[in-house]
Amino acid sequence: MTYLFTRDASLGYVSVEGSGRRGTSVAGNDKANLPVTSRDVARETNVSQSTVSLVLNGKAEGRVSQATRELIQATAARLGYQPNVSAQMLRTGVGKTLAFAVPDIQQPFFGEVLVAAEVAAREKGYSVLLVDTATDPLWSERLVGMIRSRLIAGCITYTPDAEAEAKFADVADRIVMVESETPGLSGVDLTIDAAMKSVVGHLAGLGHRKIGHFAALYPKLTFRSRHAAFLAEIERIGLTTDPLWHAASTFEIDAATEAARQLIATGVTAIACDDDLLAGAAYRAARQLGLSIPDDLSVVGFNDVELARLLHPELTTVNIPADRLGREAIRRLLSKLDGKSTRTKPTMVELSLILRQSTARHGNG
Amino acid sequence: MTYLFTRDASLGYVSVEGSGRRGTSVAGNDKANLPVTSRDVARETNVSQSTVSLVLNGKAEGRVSQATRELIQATAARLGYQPNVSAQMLRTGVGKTLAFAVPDIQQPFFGEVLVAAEVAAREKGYSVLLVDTATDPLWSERLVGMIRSRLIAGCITYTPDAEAEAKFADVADRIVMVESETPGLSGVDLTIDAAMKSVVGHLAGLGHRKIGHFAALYPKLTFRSRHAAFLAEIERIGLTTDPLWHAASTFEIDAATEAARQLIATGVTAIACDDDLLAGAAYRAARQLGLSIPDDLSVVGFNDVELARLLHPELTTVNIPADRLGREAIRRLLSKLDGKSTRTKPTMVELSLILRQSTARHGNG
DNA sequence: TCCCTTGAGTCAAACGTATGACTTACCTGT
DNA sequence: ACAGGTAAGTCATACGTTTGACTCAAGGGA
Repeated sequence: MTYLFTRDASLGYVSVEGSGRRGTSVAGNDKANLPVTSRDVARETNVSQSTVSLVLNGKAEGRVSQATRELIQATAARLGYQPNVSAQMLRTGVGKTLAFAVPDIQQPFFGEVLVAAEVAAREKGYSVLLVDTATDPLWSERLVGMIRSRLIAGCITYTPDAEAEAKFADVADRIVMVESETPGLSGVDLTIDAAMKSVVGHLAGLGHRKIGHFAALYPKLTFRSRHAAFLAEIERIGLTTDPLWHAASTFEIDAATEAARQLIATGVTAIACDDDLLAGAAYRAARQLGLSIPDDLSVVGFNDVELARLLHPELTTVNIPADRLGREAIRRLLSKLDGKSTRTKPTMVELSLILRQSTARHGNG
Repeated sequence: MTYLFTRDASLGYVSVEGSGRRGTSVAGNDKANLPVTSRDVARETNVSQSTVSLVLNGKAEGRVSQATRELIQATAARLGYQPNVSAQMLRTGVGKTLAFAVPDIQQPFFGEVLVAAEVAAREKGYSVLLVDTATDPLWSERLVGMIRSRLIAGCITYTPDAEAEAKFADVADRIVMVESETPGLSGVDLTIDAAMKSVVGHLAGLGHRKIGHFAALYPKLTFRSRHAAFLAEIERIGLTTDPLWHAASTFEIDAATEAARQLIATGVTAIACDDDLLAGAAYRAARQLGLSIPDDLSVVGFNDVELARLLHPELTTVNIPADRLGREAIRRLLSKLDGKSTRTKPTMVELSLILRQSTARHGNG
C-alpha cells in the first residue's frame, strides 16, 4: 500500500491513504528533496499562490503592496524556490532553450562560435542545447521534433545541407541558418568572395603564377563558394589555372597530407587552402617533399584557428570572427522569435586576411 | 474582442467568445501551426486521450486492442504528433535533458569529450545542454538552479573547482563529476599518475637527466596531480630536480612561448608538458632559441589532440581517450539517476603514452 | 447616507500529459 | 441462467504555473 501526501495549510504535510508520486516518502515529516513550489511560499507567507506568481514575475504593479511583495521575495529566497520550468513552459507555451547545430564540434572553430552564441544567449536568459550534425544522421528530424514539441524555442543551424533545409520549411519562423545551402535562406552569411579575392590577390601580388587550390571535400556551399571565388579571381586577374592544381580532401590528417603532396608535386608555388587544418597537412606534405615554407612554397589557410599560430612558420590565413558570428546568429534568432524582425537579407560577417609568415615572394630564393 | 476556440468532439473547432492564447487565430478553420496534441489524435481516432497516451507510451499491454493500437500509431504519425515535453516533464517529474559543463569548449579535447557524451546520451533518449564554465562565472549556481527547476535531469561537470563542488552538495544525487577536486567525489577519473610515470620513465630511459616540467597555470586538481606525479617519479628513480626546471603558464600562446623559453634556457634537455598546447608553445620557443627537436630537446605533451600530429616533429604525448571518457560519464550519470548505482568508486579511464618523433636519446647528437 | 474609486488581493480556468481506478460488454464454464 | 473473468477502453485528477476576471474593505466626495 502506498501513501499520498497532500498539503494542508495548517498541518503541513499530512498523510492520506492513496498513491502517487510522493508515495516514496515514508513519513509525513519527510519532505527531503521535494521541490519547493510557489504554493509552498504562498502558504508560508499566508497569501495565495497567484499573488506569489504575480510578485515573482514582476507583474504585481498596483496589485500587491510593497510590504507583501518584499515578504514574498524574502520567503522565496529563504526557501530556495525555483519555478518549475516545465510548468512555466506548459502554461506560457514558450521555453528559454535554444539549439545550436554545428557540423563538427571537434573543430575548434565551431567551439569558438558556440561559446560566443552561448554567452549571447545567456545574456537574454536562454540556454543552448548542443547538436552535432556529424554524429547524428537524424539530426534534422530531431531538431524539427524538438521545436514542435516545444522543447526548444528555436534553433540555429550552421551550414545545413539542402536536404535538411527542406525539412525545416514549416518551422522556418523558429530557425536561423548560417551559411545556408539555399541562396537567400541564410540569416547570417560570410564575405567569402571578398576574402578569397584578397587571398588570390595577395599571392599574385607576390609574383606567384601557378597557384593551387586545396579544397575541403565536404558538400557545403561555403566550400563551393570558396572554390568558385578562387577561380573567378584567378580569371579576373588574368592568370591561368589547371585541373591538376586543384586538390580536395577531408580533414582526416593522413589523407589530407597525401592529397597535399600530390598537389605540391604538380609544381604549384602557392596553395590557397579551404581550411587551416588542410594548410597544416600541406605543411606536412611540404616537409616530406623536402620543401621549405615559405621559400619554396607559399601557403594560405582559412578560418584562423589557434593552430595557425602554432604551425611553423605561422600561417597566413583568413580570419573568421567566430565570436561575432555566434553573437549575430543568436541576435537574429531572438529577434525572429520576438516576431519583431522581418528582415530577409542576411547579416554579413566580414572576413579578413591575416598576413603571417607562410607566404613569400616567388622567385627571390 | 478576441475569440477562444474550444474543441468539441463532434464539431471540431468551434469559436466561442472569450479570450486566450488561441485567440490569435481569426477563424475557426485557422488551425495553422497549432501544435497537435494527444487529444487531437484521440478525437481523430474516436478514442479517449488516455488511450492515445497509453498506446504511444507502450503501456497498452492488455488494455487496447491491436487494431486500435495501430490506428492510433498511424494517426499520430499522419498528424505529425509530437508529445509536449513540458507537459510530460510536469506530469512525470523527470525530463530527458542533461547538462555537461566543461572548462573550455574551445579546447578541441573537450569538444571530443562532449561529442562522445552527446552520442551516448542520445542513444538513451537524452539531449545534452552545453555549459562552458570559462565564460560564465555563475555557472554553478545556474546549474543547481536548472536541476532544482527540473529543466535538466542531471549533469556532468568536468573538473569543477572546490567552490563549485560545495554548491553541488544537496543535488549530489544528480551530478557526476569528472576529475573532481575533492578526493573521492569523482565519478570518473583518469590514471594520471601512471601516465606521468611512463612519461618520466620514457625520458629517463632515453638518458635525460635534466628533465623540466611545464605546467598549466590553472587551479585544477588534474594539473596538481600531474605535477605531483612528475615529482614523485623523478624522486623514485633517483633523479634530481631544481625549482628552475619548473615553469607554468596559461594556454595563451605568446605567454606560454615566453615561459617555455625561460624554461629551456635553464638547460633542461627534456620537457614534460601538462598539455599539448603548451608543448606547441615549447616548439615555438625552441625555434626561437635555435634548438632542434628532438635532437637538442625532447618534448612530451598531454591529451593527444589533433595538433599533436600537425606539429613537426610529431609530438610524443599522453593519449586521453576522450570518447570513452564522455561515454563513461554519461553512463555513470544515467545509472545514478536511475537510482540503480550505489557505486562510490570512480570509473577509471586509462591513459597511454603515444611515442612519436619529439623525443630522442640524449647525448647522441 | 450612498455611490464610486482604488488598493490589495483571491479565484479559477487553462496548458498537455500520465495513470490508478473505474466501467462496460462479451465470453466461459457449470 | 448466472457468477466470474477478461479484454478494451474511459474517467478524473494531478503536475505547477500564469493571468484575466472577480471580490472585498476602506476611504472620499456629494
